[in-house]
Amino acid sequence: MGEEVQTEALIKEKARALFFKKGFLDATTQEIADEAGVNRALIHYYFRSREHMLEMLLDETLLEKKERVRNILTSSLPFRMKIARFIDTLVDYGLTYPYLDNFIISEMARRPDKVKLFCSQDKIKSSDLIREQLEEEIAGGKIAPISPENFMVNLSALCNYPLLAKVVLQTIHGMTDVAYRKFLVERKQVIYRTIFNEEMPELTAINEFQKTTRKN
Amino acid sequence: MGEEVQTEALIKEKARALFFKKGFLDATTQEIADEAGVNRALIHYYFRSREHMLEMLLDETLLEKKERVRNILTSSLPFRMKIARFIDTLVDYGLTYPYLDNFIISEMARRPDKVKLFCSQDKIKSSDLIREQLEEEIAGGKIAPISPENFMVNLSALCNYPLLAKVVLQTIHGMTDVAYRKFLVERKQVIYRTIFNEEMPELTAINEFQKTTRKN
DNA sequence: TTTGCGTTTAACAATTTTGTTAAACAAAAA
DNA sequence: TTTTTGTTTAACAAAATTGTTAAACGCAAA
Repeated sequence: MGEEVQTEALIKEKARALFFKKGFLDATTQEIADEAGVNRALIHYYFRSREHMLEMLLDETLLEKKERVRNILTSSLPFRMKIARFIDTLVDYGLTYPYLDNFIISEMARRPDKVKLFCSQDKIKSSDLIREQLEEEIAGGKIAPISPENFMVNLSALCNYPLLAKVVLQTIHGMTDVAYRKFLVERKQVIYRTIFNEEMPELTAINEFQKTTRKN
Repeated sequence: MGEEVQTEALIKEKARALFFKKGFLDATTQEIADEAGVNRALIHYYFRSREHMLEMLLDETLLEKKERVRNILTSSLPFRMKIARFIDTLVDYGLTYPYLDNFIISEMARRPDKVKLFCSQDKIKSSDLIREQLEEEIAGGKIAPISPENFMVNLSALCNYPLLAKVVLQTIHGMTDVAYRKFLVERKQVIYRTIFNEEMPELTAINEFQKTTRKN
């Protein structure tokens, strides 16, 4: 017996890195095989076809990301802490896979039929998950009136756009990869301030809060 | 003699539509030819190669967009009117070419070498064009402190993201193309409110202002 | 040892896509 | 009319890419 699980996992990992980390949106099966140091036919042995493999990768990765977001938005945290967490998670996720959204978007444009399949999986829109809390904030005069849809689009835009436009922004401002990472991390607070016009609470404080309320 | 100019322009126009409007990011030369109703070899006759054609299209379109943005940011308008114009223009441009940024981003990821060429064309960063006015606003306490870079990234993100994520957002919220256009147009005001926490001035008012000041 | 099973490979076939070329064509100039 | 110039086409060649298959390989059980 060879090393089935390891090789299959290795190929997946390398393909993910190629697509989502390095941004080779249209890497060929040969390039994936090279990256994993295996024969090209193995791609077909494990994943049947290139198409099939892509679907698998997208499915898995999207599901994981959605899970994370969902967990945050359905948590019992107060609104502003929830959003702070959301920003933190989304930006960090982007730092791990700088080209993920890029890839998804290109792929979706390529296969509009598949989009419905992917999107229909989540029954509840994330905008619905914050509707009530957002309405409270607005009613309390703590934030200017805005629809949940626009609020979520704003939030996603501010978090995701700098990653989508990574190459362009990085070149314009002459930033190295390290400098760009720093820029993104510091932007977390900028985003929070843009949305709420106040300083973002420390994440450690949020964690503490969560521990305390869980005890009670 | 045939009809050189018309055919060449036709091919360009159809290619632009295919890439930037319909979102066929990797349309083949055959598909472009079909769209324009001409023989595939004509693409090579006029544009030498597919690569060369893409470079040409990107070059032209990017230049035009940059020109528009530059004109707004270097105008003599007061800061907030300037930004209102910026938002209006960027969103409208996006409505004309919903997949333009998408295409640029994919293409840039594909050819990181070309990026420098495109970006180096504009000697002045747009963030530098608003630096002084932004500092005034901040000094006057009219807006929370923020770097020009982050301000511009925020602005671009809020304007461009909904177009980049068009397919996804449209599917999630079950919107037709018409409904999505409406959503985007209405978002202009949402974006302005998100940035400045006040209502956006009417564009007609801005035009009036510009006329008046020009007279003096 | 040899048999069996899952894994891996090399070689092949089919398809798609790009780029080239020579010839047909249309209209203006000689 | 004939020539010339520029435009358009069809047919061909070359390259890249995907998917298939049969054989080799390695390890564990018989």
